[in-house]
Amino acid sequence: MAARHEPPPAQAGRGPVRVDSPQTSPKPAPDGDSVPQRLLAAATRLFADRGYDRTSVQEIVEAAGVTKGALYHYFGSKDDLLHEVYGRVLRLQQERLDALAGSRAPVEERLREAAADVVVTTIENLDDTTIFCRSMHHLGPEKLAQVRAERRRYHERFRALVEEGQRAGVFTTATPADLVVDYHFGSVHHLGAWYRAEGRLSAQEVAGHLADLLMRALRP
Amino acid sequence: MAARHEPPPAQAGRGPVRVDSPQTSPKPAPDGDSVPQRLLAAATRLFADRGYDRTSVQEIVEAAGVTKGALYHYFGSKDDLLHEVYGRVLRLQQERLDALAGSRAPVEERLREAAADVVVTTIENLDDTTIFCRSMHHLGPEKLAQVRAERRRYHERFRALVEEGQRAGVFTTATPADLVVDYHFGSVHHLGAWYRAEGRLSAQEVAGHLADLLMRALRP
Amino acid sequence: MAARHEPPPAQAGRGPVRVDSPQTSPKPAPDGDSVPQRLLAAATRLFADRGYDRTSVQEIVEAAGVTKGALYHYFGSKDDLLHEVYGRVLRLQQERLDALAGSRAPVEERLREAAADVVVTTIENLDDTTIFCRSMHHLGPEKLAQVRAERRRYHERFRALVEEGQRAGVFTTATPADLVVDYHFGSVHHLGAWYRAEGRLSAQEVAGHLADLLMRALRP
Amino acid sequence: MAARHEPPPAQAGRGPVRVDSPQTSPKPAPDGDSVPQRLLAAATRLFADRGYDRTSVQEIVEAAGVTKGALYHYFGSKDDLLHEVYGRVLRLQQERLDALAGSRAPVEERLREAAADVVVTTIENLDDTTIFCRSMHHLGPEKLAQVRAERRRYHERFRALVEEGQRAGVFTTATPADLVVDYHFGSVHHLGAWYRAEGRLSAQEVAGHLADLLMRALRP
DNA sequence: AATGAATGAGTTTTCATTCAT
DNA sequence: AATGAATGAAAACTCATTCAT
Repeated sequence: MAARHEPPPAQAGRGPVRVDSPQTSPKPAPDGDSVPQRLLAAATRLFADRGYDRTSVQEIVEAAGVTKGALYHYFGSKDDLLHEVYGRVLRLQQERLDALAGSRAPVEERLREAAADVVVTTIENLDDTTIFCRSMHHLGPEKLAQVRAERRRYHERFRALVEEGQRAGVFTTATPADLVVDYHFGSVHHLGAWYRAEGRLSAQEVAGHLADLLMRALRP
Repeated sequence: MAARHEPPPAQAGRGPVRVDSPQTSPKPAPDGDSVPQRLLAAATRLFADRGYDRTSVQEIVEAAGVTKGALYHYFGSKDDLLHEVYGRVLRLQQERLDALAGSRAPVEERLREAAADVVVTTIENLDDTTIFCRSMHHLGPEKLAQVRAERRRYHERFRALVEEGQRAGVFTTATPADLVVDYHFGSVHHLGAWYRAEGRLSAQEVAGHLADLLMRALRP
Repeated sequence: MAARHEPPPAQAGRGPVRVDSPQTSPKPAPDGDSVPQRLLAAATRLFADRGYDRTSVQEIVEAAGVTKGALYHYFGSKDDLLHEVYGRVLRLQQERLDALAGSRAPVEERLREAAADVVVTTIENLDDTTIFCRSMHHLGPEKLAQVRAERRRYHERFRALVEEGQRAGVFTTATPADLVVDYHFGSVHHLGAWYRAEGRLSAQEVAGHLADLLMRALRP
Repeated sequence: MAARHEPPPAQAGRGPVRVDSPQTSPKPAPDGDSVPQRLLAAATRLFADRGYDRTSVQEIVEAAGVTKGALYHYFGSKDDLLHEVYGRVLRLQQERLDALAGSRAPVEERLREAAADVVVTTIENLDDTTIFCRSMHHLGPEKLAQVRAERRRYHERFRALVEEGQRAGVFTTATPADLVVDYHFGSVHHLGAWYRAEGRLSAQEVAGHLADLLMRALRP
């Protein structure tokens, strides 16, 4: 069973996510967010911390300050919560990639920007993407298929950029384009394993370096 | 609680792994392997399939053809099994890196070989490394610290190679060496997400491509 | 807790049941029946299908096309719904028995007609009577006592017929009258277990056979 | 999943059931019966009392003086417990019917004995048969199919007796044999609704009366 | 060296009911 | 007359681990 009363999909923009306009929120709630928002936020934090299986529904509802009944009023299952987390970040990244890839700039600039941007948004949503890598296989079969399909669409858009540059002669054809894409996304997915906000490098600096590495690897 | 009768640590060498010399095996067992070996093999397969938390010790012992008592005779806990899986692949890769990095070849050759070799051994032990990425955080604090320390040691050895090349002027210094290492290992850890033995490319071909990408990215 | 706005008790008559006179219906509703009627019909179908405990009030309100609030507006509890189902069929059968038993025909004709008629009305309301047998014990104590009292009244009216025939010498006295009644009603309650509308025999044919069996068993 | 460590099937005889010889019982247990026996007895009593759905496994294990883990060690599910209850009484009644129907007595004697015997064994196992009628539909589809098949086999054996008598001319053919069987078993299933051990009639007396009713109903 | 019965705390999920609107 | 968010208690079932043998 799917989520029953899904909150309207987040108009994911640059800054902090706002799921609902405050004045229409049915019940403003202790700390300003709606119940499904609080649940989603709590779940995201906890899933990233301890992993999906190690997080109990009890812990989620306690962190969100509601009861289990409330959770199951909005989400059909624990699984749904995970799917929602994925959905949010996948939609965000797909939109940004579509915007960047479709610009009129030369292909090497478009790829460089896309490669850097995915690093920045990954770091800005590090919890979500960490969950993504570690817990994707916990989704039930249909949801998993759906997520994989969206993920594939994203990869293919990216690969199309690489191939465009290869045909244009600005990128080497020594390495197949799909391998290049997997190479880059490998390091993106790996960010959660080592990147720390309080570390030496800002998100933009890391993004710049990783994009540089990719672009140099693609020089003919 | 630690394992009580840990099996002798694997003498991981270059060729096919030999966990145990046949004549010391405590009980030849129905299908040729010792009981702890069968348990470890079953656990590895199942952990990679369904994840650590989704695998019950009941399933492990059934797959190994023994009973729970036998498992707890050889391993102190389910946790110990996971730790053992890690230990095997970590020791293997550390040894191989040490051997390659210590050779007399020029640094760019040594790095290239190391970068390719870790891809090959990762693919050859894809179950173990998949488990590694997904389930490392399930280890208890001390074991986790130990694994992380071994992991760090490995990374640092690799980084030292990059830095050596940078000092020698054969690699660019545009990107900090540790970022380079994380970039490469990101894609190594990501292999489990897409590499299929029955796919288009052999392990060696993939390794060659990924090493090429790295070497090109490091050109000054 | 009792129903708050119980719908007017069904004026169960001879022909097709009319629960409500159309002009007083509070709200004609999407498909012609009043809300409490639709709820009762949905509950009857579902209770007969899956049993009382396996039917959630959520399912009932969905089947009736209303919301939970509406159900609790008309019925004090889920229990009340069950009680209402019983009430309807009990009132119906009692009225018909009273009419038949009070006629001026010879006693053996009256008993035969009553025995056949209860079979026909049971088959015509098979859902309700199935629920009756399977779920009666789910009622709370007071409602259960009430239902049992009505049931007993029905049985006693039937038994009186048997005894009248025994006194008149047209029925054997070899078997106590109450046992005879239980024998017959056993098979009536059992109808739900095997009778199928699409089967070989019509309700009237089954009724005729079962009444014949009873009358033959009572021959002196 | 089926019962995992089913106790040896009861050698159901006349008197109190003994599932296991006491001296081989792995752990004699507080009150002399093995754990699975105590669980089955507790479940039977409770299911008959409150119905299957209204009985929680918590109540069963408390009544049996064990923990939930123990229950699930022996039975795969709550469903299995119900199935086991059915199995016991079905096997018992089938065996007795086979024995009686196969004797060399005239058919009217054999049917009379069988009709009376099923009443006696039903009363002697009134809890089990009450559960049977009320809770059969709670079984999962495969188990339900199995129970129905066994039930059908029983009915058909009984029907064959009626048909034999009809062919021999000792029973009337006015009523189809399968209706006769349903008529009789209706009252047998109904016994739980009114028979009380402390009442006026003994099991044998009731059995005699009900068998008489059947035989009289079958006189040509 | 190995068994398997038993534990007990834990899991996710369901549901009748209430209540402010 | 009717909504639907929220509650809180209870449900069935799982599982790593222990221990007498």
